[in-house]
Amino acid sequence: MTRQPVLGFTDALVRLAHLVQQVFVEVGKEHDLTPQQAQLLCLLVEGPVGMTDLTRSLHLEKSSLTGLVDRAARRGLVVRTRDARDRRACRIELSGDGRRVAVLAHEEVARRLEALAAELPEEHKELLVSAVAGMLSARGPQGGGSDR
Amino acid sequence: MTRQPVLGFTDALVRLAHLVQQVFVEVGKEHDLTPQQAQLLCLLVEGPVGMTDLTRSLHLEKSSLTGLVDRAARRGLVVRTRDARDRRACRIELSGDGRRVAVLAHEEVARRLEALAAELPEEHKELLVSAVAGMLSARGPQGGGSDR
DNA sequence: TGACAGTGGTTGGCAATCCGAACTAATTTG
DNA sequence: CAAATTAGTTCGGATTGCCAACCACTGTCA
Repeated sequence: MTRQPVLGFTDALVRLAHLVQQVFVEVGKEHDLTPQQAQLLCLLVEGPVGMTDLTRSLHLEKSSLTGLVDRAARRGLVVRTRDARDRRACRIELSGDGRRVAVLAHEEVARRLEALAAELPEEHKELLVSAVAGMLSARGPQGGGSDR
Repeated sequence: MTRQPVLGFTDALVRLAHLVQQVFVEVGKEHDLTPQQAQLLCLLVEGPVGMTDLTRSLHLEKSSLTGLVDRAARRGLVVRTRDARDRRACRIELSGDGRRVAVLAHEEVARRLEALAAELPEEHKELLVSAVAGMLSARGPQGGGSDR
Protein backbone atom coordinates (compact mmCIF):
# COMPACT_ATOMS: atom_id res chain seq x y z
CA MET A 1 0.00 0.00 0.00
CA THR A 2 2.52 2.62 -0.99
CA ARG A 3 -0.10 5.28 -1.18
CA GLN A 4 2.54 7.97 -1.49
CA PRO A 5 1.56 9.58 -4.76
CA VAL A 6 4.11 8.26 -7.22
CA LEU A 7 4.66 11.59 -8.85
CA GLY A 8 7.65 11.61 -11.13
CA PHE A 9 9.89 14.62 -11.45
CA THR A 10 8.78 15.32 -15.00
CA ASP A 11 5.17 14.90 -14.03
CA ALA A 12 5.55 17.30 -11.15
CA LEU A 13 6.94 20.03 -13.37
CA VAL A 14 4.22 19.60 -15.95
CA ARG A 15 1.48 19.71 -13.36
CA LEU A 16 3.00 22.73 -11.73
CA ALA A 17 3.11 24.51 -15.05
CA HIS A 18 -0.59 23.83 -15.53
CA LEU A 19 -1.29 25.11 -12.08
CA VAL A 20 0.44 28.39 -12.74
CA GLN A 21 -1.29 28.76 -16.07
CA GLN A 22 -4.64 28.17 -14.41
CA VAL A 23 -3.97 30.95 -11.96
CA PHE A 24 -3.56 33.39 -14.83
CA VAL A 25 -6.72 32.05 -16.43
CA GLU A 26 -8.76 32.52 -13.27
CA VAL A 27 -7.37 35.87 -12.25
CA GLY A 28 -7.72 37.04 -15.82
CA LYS A 29 -11.34 36.03 -15.91
CA GLU A 30 -12.09 38.04 -12.79
CA HIS A 31 -10.80 41.17 -14.47
CA ASP A 32 -12.13 40.39 -17.92
CA LEU A 33 -8.66 39.67 -19.28
CA THR A 34 -7.40 36.82 -21.36
CA PRO A 35 -4.58 34.90 -19.69
CA GLN A 36 -2.11 36.42 -22.14
CA GLN A 37 -3.30 39.91 -21.41
CA ALA A 38 -2.98 39.20 -17.72
CA GLN A 39 0.61 38.10 -18.13
CA LEU A 40 1.37 41.11 -20.26
CA LEU A 41 -0.06 43.50 -17.70
CA CYS A 42 1.87 41.79 -14.92
CA LEU A 43 5.09 42.41 -16.80
CA LEU A 44 4.26 46.06 -17.30
CA VAL A 45 3.58 46.77 -13.65
CA GLU A 46 7.29 47.43 -13.15
CA GLY A 47 7.33 50.06 -15.85
CA PRO A 48 7.30 50.49 -19.65
CA VAL A 49 9.00 47.81 -21.70
CA GLY A 50 10.02 47.65 -25.35
CA MET A 51 8.51 45.17 -27.78
CA THR A 52 11.71 43.21 -28.22
CA ASP A 53 12.15 42.77 -24.49
CA LEU A 54 8.57 41.60 -24.25
CA THR A 55 9.04 38.98 -26.93
CA ARG A 56 11.82 37.51 -24.82
CA SER A 57 9.85 37.63 -21.59
CA LEU A 58 6.75 36.12 -23.12
CA HIS A 59 8.50 33.80 -25.56
CA LEU A 60 6.55 35.12 -28.50
CA GLU A 61 7.40 36.06 -32.07
CA LYS A 62 7.36 39.74 -32.89
CA SER A 63 4.22 39.45 -34.95
CA SER A 64 2.36 37.60 -32.20
CA LEU A 65 3.23 40.31 -29.75
CA THR A 66 2.08 43.03 -32.10
CA GLY A 67 -1.34 41.43 -32.09
CA LEU A 68 -1.44 40.99 -28.34
CA VAL A 69 -0.48 44.60 -27.74
CA ASP A 70 -2.92 45.77 -30.41
CA ARG A 71 -5.82 44.12 -28.67
CA ALA A 72 -4.70 45.35 -25.26
CA ALA A 73 -4.40 48.86 -26.64
CA ARG A 74 -7.82 48.65 -28.27
CA ARG A 75 -9.23 47.83 -24.85
CA GLY A 76 -7.48 50.86 -23.46
CA LEU A 77 -5.19 48.89 -21.19
CA VAL A 78 -1.86 49.93 -22.65
CA VAL A 79 -0.36 52.68 -24.74
CA ARG A 80 2.41 52.65 -27.34
CA THR A 81 4.98 55.34 -26.71
CA ARG A 82 7.51 56.18 -29.38
CA ASP A 83 11.07 55.98 -28.07
CA ALA A 84 12.85 59.30 -28.53
CA ARG A 85 16.36 57.88 -28.73
CA ASP A 86 15.51 55.21 -31.30
CA ARG A 87 12.69 56.22 -33.55
CA ARG A 88 12.08 52.67 -34.70
CA ALA A 89 11.38 51.41 -31.21
CA CYS A 90 8.41 51.90 -28.98
CA ARG A 91 7.73 51.29 -25.35
CA ILE A 92 4.58 49.66 -24.09
CA GLU A 93 3.12 51.41 -21.10
CA LEU A 94 0.11 50.95 -18.87
CA SER A 95 -2.74 53.40 -19.23
CA GLY A 96 -4.49 54.75 -16.17
CA ASP A 97 -7.17 52.11 -16.34
CA GLY A 98 -4.60 49.53 -17.31
CA ARG A 99 -2.53 50.26 -14.27
CA ARG A 100 -5.45 49.80 -11.93
CA VAL A 101 -6.27 46.43 -13.42
CA ALA A 102 -2.64 45.42 -13.69
CA VAL A 103 -1.87 46.11 -10.06
CA LEU A 104 -4.91 44.17 -8.90
CA ALA A 105 -4.24 41.24 -11.19
CA HIS A 106 -0.59 41.16 -10.32
CA GLU A 107 -1.31 41.13 -6.62
CA GLU A 108 -3.95 38.49 -7.02
CA VAL A 109 -1.66 36.19 -8.99
CA ALA A 110 1.01 36.52 -6.34
CA ARG A 111 -1.51 35.96 -3.57
CA ARG A 112 -2.85 32.80 -5.13
CA LEU A 113 0.50 31.29 -5.87
CA GLU A 114 1.61 32.02 -2.33
CA ALA A 115 -1.61 30.55 -1.06
CA LEU A 116 -1.00 27.34 -2.92
CA ALA A 117 2.32 27.07 -1.17
CA ALA A 118 1.01 28.20 2.17
CA GLU A 119 1.58 24.83 3.75
CA LEU A 120 5.14 24.57 2.61
CA PRO A 121 7.82 25.39 5.15
CA GLU A 122 9.67 28.56 4.30
CA GLU A 123 12.91 26.74 3.70
CA HIS A 124 11.30 24.51 1.10
CA LYS A 125 10.05 27.49 -0.78
CA GLU A 126 13.48 29.03 -0.79
CA LEU A 127 14.91 25.79 -2.01
CA LEU A 128 12.37 25.69 -4.77
CA VAL A 129 13.28 29.20 -5.82
CA SER A 130 16.97 28.42 -5.97
CA ALA A 131 16.25 25.22 -7.85
CA VAL A 132 14.32 27.20 -10.43
CA ALA A 133 17.11 29.75 -10.61
CA GLY A 134 19.48 26.91 -11.37
CA MET A 135 17.26 25.51 -14.08
CA LEU A 136 16.84 28.93 -15.63
CA SER A 137 20.55 29.51 -15.83
CA ALA A 138 21.02 26.00 -17.20
CA ARG A 139 18.84 27.26 -20.00
CA GLY A 140 21.10 30.11 -20.84
CA PRO A 141 20.36 33.59 -19.57
CA GLN A 142 17.52 34.68 -21.81
CA GLY A 143 15.42 37.74 -21.29
CA GLY A 144 12.52 37.94 -18.93
CA GLY A 145 12.14 40.92 -16.72
CA SER A 146 11.05 40.38 -13.17
CA ASP A 147 7.37 39.54 -12.91
CA ARG A 148 7.39 40.54 -9.34
CA MET B 1 27.66 41.55 -3.72
CA THR B 2 24.48 39.62 -3.28
CA ARG B 3 24.72 38.22 -6.73
CA GLN B 4 22.05 35.70 -5.87
CA PRO B 5 19.38 36.61 -8.40
CA VAL B 6 16.62 38.20 -6.40
CA LEU B 7 14.00 35.89 -7.76
CA GLY B 8 10.71 36.03 -5.91
CA PHE B 9 8.69 32.93 -5.25
CA THR B 10 5.92 33.98 -7.60
CA ASP B 11 8.42 34.88 -10.26
CA ALA B 12 10.11 31.55 -9.94
CA LEU B 13 6.89 29.65 -10.50
CA VAL B 14 5.94 31.72 -13.50
CA ARG B 15 9.34 31.31 -15.09
CA LEU B 16 9.32 27.62 -14.43
CA ALA B 17 5.95 27.29 -16.07
CA HIS B 18 7.29 29.04 -19.16
CA LEU B 19 10.27 26.76 -19.16
CA VAL B 20 8.12 23.66 -19.15
CA GLN B 21 5.88 25.06 -21.83
CA GLN B 22 8.89 25.82 -23.99
CA VAL B 23 10.04 22.25 -23.72
CA PHE B 24 6.76 21.08 -25.22
CA VAL B 25 7.06 23.71 -27.93
CA GLU B 26 10.55 22.63 -28.89
CA VAL B 27 10.01 18.91 -28.69
CA GLY B 28 6.77 19.33 -30.57
CA LYS B 29 8.49 21.23 -33.32
CA GLU B 30 11.02 18.44 -33.79
CA HIS B 31 8.22 15.99 -34.43
CA ASP B 32 5.97 18.36 -36.34
CA LEU B 33 3.49 18.60 -33.48
CA THR B 34 1.84 21.58 -31.91
CA PRO B 35 2.57 21.89 -28.18
CA GLN B 36 -0.98 20.80 -27.40
CA GLN B 37 -0.71 17.76 -29.60
CA ALA B 38 2.57 16.89 -27.91
CA GLN B 39 0.94 17.08 -24.50
CA LEU B 40 -1.98 15.01 -25.68
CA LEU B 41 0.28 12.29 -27.06
CA CYS B 42 2.31 12.23 -23.86
CA LEU B 43 -0.85 11.54 -21.91
CA LEU B 44 -1.83 8.72 -24.22
CA VAL B 45 1.46 6.87 -23.95
CA GLU B 46 0.15 5.10 -20.88
CA GLY B 47 -2.87 3.77 -22.71
CA PRO B 48 -6.26 4.86 -24.07
CA VAL B 49 -8.11 7.57 -22.19
CA GLY B 50 -11.68 8.82 -22.38
CA MET B 51 -12.54 12.35 -23.44
CA THR B 52 -13.82 13.39 -20.05
CA ASP B 53 -10.64 12.26 -18.34
CA LEU B 54 -8.63 14.16 -20.90
CA THR B 55 -10.53 17.38 -20.28
CA ARG B 56 -9.50 17.14 -16.66
CA SER B 57 -5.89 16.34 -17.41
CA LEU B 58 -5.54 19.09 -19.98
CA HIS B 59 -7.84 21.61 -18.29
CA LEU B 60 -9.91 22.07 -21.42
CA GLU B 61 -13.63 22.32 -22.13
CA LYS B 62 -15.19 19.36 -23.86
CA SER B 63 -15.59 21.19 -27.12
CA SER B 64 -11.99 22.38 -27.14
CA LEU B 65 -10.83 18.83 -26.69
CA THR B 66 -13.05 17.58 -29.49
CA GLY B 67 -11.23 19.94 -31.82
CA LEU B 68 -7.80 18.95 -30.57
CA VAL B 69 -8.57 15.26 -30.97
CA ASP B 70 -10.14 15.88 -34.38
CA ARG B 71 -6.99 17.46 -35.70
CA ALA B 72 -4.79 14.79 -34.16
CA ALA B 73 -6.98 12.12 -35.72
CA ARG B 74 -6.90 13.84 -39.09
CA ARG B 75 -3.12 13.67 -38.92
CA GLY B 76 -3.37 9.99 -38.18
CA LEU B 77 -1.89 10.25 -34.72
CA VAL B 78 -4.82 8.97 -32.69
CA VAL B 79 -7.95 6.92 -33.15
CA ARG B 80 -11.38 7.18 -31.55
CA THR B 81 -12.57 3.85 -30.21
CA ARG B 82 -16.16 3.40 -29.19
CA ASP B 83 -16.46 2.15 -25.62
CA ALA B 84 -18.41 -1.14 -25.53
CA ARG B 85 -19.73 -0.74 -22.00
CA ASP B 86 -20.99 2.81 -22.48
CA ARG B 87 -21.94 3.52 -26.03
CA ARG B 88 -21.89 7.26 -25.52
CA ALA B 89 -18.25 7.30 -24.51
CA CYS B 90 -15.16 6.82 -26.60
CA ARG B 91 -11.57 6.20 -25.78
CA ILE B 92 -8.75 8.02 -27.49
CA GLU B 93 -5.96 5.73 -28.49
CA LEU B 94 -2.62 6.12 -30.24
CA SER B 95 -2.34 4.84 -33.77
CA GLY B 96 0.76 2.94 -34.88
CA ASP B 97 2.37 6.09 -36.20
CA GLY B 98 1.07 8.04 -33.26
CA ARG B 99 2.66 5.67 -30.81
CA ARG B 100 6.05 5.99 -32.45
CA VAL B 101 5.93 9.76 -32.27
CA ALA B 102 4.39 9.78 -28.81
CA VAL B 103 7.06 7.58 -27.29
CA LEU B 104 9.84 9.65 -28.78
CA ALA B 105 8.28 12.94 -27.76
CA HIS B 106 7.48 11.72 -24.29
CA GLU B 107 11.02 10.50 -23.74
CA GLU B 108 12.45 13.70 -25.12
CA VAL B 109 10.34 15.87 -22.86
CA ALA B 110 11.39 13.87 -19.84
CA ARG B 111 15.02 13.96 -20.92
CA ARG B 112 15.02 17.72 -21.34
CA LEU B 113 13.32 18.45 -18.08
CA GLU B 114 15.72 16.13 -16.28
CA ALA B 115 18.59 17.80 -18.10
CA LEU B 116 17.49 21.20 -16.87
CA ALA B 117 17.65 19.87 -13.35
CA ALA B 118 20.85 17.92 -13.88
CA GLU B 119 22.77 20.10 -11.50
CA LEU B 120 20.33 19.74 -8.68
CA PRO B 121 21.17 17.23 -6.00
CA GLU B 122 18.81 14.29 -5.97
CA GLU B 123 17.38 15.17 -2.60
CA HIS B 124 16.45 18.64 -3.79
CA LYS B 125 14.58 17.21 -6.71
CA GLU B 126 12.64 14.92 -4.41
CA LEU B 127 11.84 17.82 -2.20
CA LEU B 128 10.67 19.80 -5.16
CA VAL B 129 8.39 16.94 -6.17
CA SER B 130 6.85 16.73 -2.74
CA ALA B 131 6.42 20.49 -2.68
CA VAL B 132 4.51 20.29 -5.94
CA ALA B 133 2.46 17.41 -4.61
CA GLY B 134 1.53 19.61 -1.68
CA MET B 135 0.52 22.47 -3.92
CA LEU B 136 -1.53 20.17 -6.10
CA SER B 137 -3.47 18.79 -3.19
CA ALA B 138 -3.98 22.31 -1.85
CA ARG B 139 -5.81 22.82 -5.11
CA GLY B 140 -8.18 19.98 -4.54
CA PRO B 141 -7.67 16.59 -6.14
CA GLN B 142 -8.58 17.24 -9.74
CA GLY B 143 -7.98 14.85 -12.58
CA GLY B 144 -4.71 14.47 -14.37
CA GLY B 145 -3.42 11.07 -15.23
CA SER B 146 0.27 10.46 -14.82
CA ASP B 147 2.30 11.97 -17.62
CA ARG B 148 5.13 9.66 -16.79
C1' DT C 1 -42.72 0.36 -18.66
C1' DG C 2 -41.81 4.89 -19.45
C1' DA C 3 -40.82 9.79 -18.54
C1' DC C 4 -36.73 12.22 -17.13
C1' DA C 5 -32.59 13.97 -15.15
C1' DG C 6 -27.77 13.30 -15.85
C1' DT C 7 -23.62 12.13 -18.52
C1' DG C 8 -20.42 11.78 -22.73
C1' DG C 9 -19.45 13.97 -26.85
C1' DT C 10 -20.20 16.80 -31.00
C1' DT C 11 -21.46 20.94 -33.70
C1' DG C 12 -21.39 25.77 -34.91
C1' DG C 13 -20.05 30.37 -34.32
C1' DC C 14 -16.70 33.46 -32.82
C1' DA C 15 -12.65 35.83 -30.68
C1' DA C 16 -8.03 35.30 -29.51
C1' DT C 17 -3.45 33.23 -30.18
C1' DC C 18 0.48 32.25 -32.75
C1' DC C 19 3.54 31.66 -36.53
C1' DG C 20 6.28 32.57 -40.88
C1' DA C 21 7.23 35.44 -44.72
C1' DA C 22 7.37 39.79 -46.65
C1' DC C 23 7.67 44.65 -45.79
C1' DT C 24 8.76 49.63 -43.92
C1' DA C 25 11.61 52.61 -41.44
C1' DA C 26 15.39 53.90 -38.69
C1' DT C 27 20.19 52.64 -37.10
C1' DT C 28 24.66 50.93 -37.43
C1' DT C 29 28.66 49.32 -39.98
C1' DG C 30 32.21 49.22 -43.36
C1' DC D 1 27.04 56.56 -48.86
C1' DA D 2 25.76 51.46 -49.61
C1' DA D 3 24.94 47.32 -47.13
C1' DA D 4 23.70 44.88 -43.33
C1' DT D 5 21.00 45.10 -38.86
C1' DT D 6 17.46 46.03 -35.91
C1' DA D 7 12.53 47.34 -34.38
C1' DG D 8 7.99 46.72 -35.52
C1' DT D 9 3.97 46.01 -38.55
C1' DT D 10 1.04 43.68 -41.96
C1' DC D 11 -0.98 39.69 -44.02
C1' DG D 12 -2.63 35.05 -44.56
C1' DG D 13 -3.63 30.83 -42.39
C1' DA D 14 -3.80 27.05 -38.93
C1' DT D 15 -4.75 26.26 -34.13
C1' DT D 16 -6.67 27.06 -29.77
C1' DG D 17 -10.43 27.71 -26.77
C1' DC D 18 -14.99 29.06 -25.09
C1' DC D 19 -20.05 29.03 -24.87
C1' DA D 20 -24.56 27.61 -26.07
C1' DA D 21 -27.24 24.31 -28.17
C1' DC D 22 -27.68 19.82 -29.35
C1' DC D 23 -27.87 14.41 -29.89
C1' DA D 24 -27.49 9.87 -27.94
C1' DC D 25 -27.08 6.84 -24.35
C1' DT D 26 -27.45 5.59 -19.21
C1' DG D 27 -29.43 5.32 -14.85
C1' DT D 28 -33.20 6.26 -11.81
C1' DC D 29 -37.61 6.31 -10.10
C1' DA D 30 -42.44 5.98 -10.15
